Amino acid sequence: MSPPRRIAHLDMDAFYASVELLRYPDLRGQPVVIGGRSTPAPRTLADGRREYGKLRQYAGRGVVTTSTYEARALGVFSAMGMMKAAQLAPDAILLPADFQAYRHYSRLFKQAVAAIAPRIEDRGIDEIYIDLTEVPGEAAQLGRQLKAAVHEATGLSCSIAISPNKLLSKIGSELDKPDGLTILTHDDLDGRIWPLPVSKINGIGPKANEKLAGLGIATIAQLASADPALLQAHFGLTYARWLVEVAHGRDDRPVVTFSRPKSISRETTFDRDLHVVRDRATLSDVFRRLCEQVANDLMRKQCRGRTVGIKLRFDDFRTVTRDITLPHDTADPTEIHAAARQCLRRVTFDGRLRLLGVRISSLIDDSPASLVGSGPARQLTLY
DNA sequence: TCTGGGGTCCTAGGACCC
DNA sequence: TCTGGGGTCCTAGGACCC
Repeated sequence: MSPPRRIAHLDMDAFYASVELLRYPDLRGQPVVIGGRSTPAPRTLADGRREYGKLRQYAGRGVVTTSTYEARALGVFSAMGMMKAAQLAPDAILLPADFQAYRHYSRLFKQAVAAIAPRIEDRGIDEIYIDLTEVPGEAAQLGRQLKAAVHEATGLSCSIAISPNKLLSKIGSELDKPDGLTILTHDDLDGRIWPLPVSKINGIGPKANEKLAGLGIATIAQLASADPALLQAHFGLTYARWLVEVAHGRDDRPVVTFSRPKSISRETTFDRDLHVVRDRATLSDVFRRLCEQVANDLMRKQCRGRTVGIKLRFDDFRTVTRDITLPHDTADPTEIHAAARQCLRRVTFDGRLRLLGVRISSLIDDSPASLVGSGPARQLTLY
């Protein structure tokens, strides 16, 4: 009989914004928004002081990438349109995103955690699951140790929850943010989990949330006591069963410490919607560049792919995809470009183009290590 | 003035094969 | 002639997540 699992979820607090505050400590305590498509970096004046852009100066497309807690208090959140954000918080400081810096700090915090607990599942640039089952020590003590190590390595705070599974830990890490440490057991289910809205469950998004609301199900407690037959009638057997399981805090998914990429893509939204005929030259250039970028990414990741696809978004936000599977795998930009062009021919163009993207999937590992069968190339995707 | 860019997973129909 | 059943691959779209 294996010991009960002990799974942590670690989430960096307002990660990108906090990295920016390390660089610009004078902005601490102010509403700061990161994002925009062509946001200029702050200027350093002759006397050494810095001049920051304001959100009200922004014009055009783009969304908020993230914001500080002070900006969130004004109603500005990730994925919000920039112009709407500017209405809500015109005087907030605006900074451009610097993903190189964020990847650097991502590596630092993940390495710090790995030195304590090596079984880590990457969930993106700013969060991870950690399997602590085999790590000696009491849960709260381990949590404090992990937080201290992350702070030592990065100067940043994070929030951690430790529970018997990924589902509960993911919910729990938000309960005491920022700089939180939450320990949950199954006994906390009705006290701490059931009162929460169903949307706090990872996997219940806007659509499912709306549908549940229509059935009078708003909280996880209501979901737990819902009639399974009713759920099945509205969501299908598989999803209904999953809903019942998660409402009762049950989740036996393992912490996955290694995975191979399944697809690689590049896409771009234009500053203005482009006309297929009038802007043909621009579109061709962008299209070719996207193919080259995908080929480059394949080379860097030492992969080849067999299914090449395109993605188009029209001015009315309709999204269309086409793909084609080649007889052999490739990483060659010319070949990818030719395949992507074949896909383009199958699209009916009605309306201007807002977005263009190129994707490759059915990936195979092309690294030298894969040929000699020397096992996984790496344990952690270091962003 | 709406709505980024990078992903994963699921569904569903049709082709095709045995 | 009135017509199977299963498996896998391919393609398109959509929900969801960070």
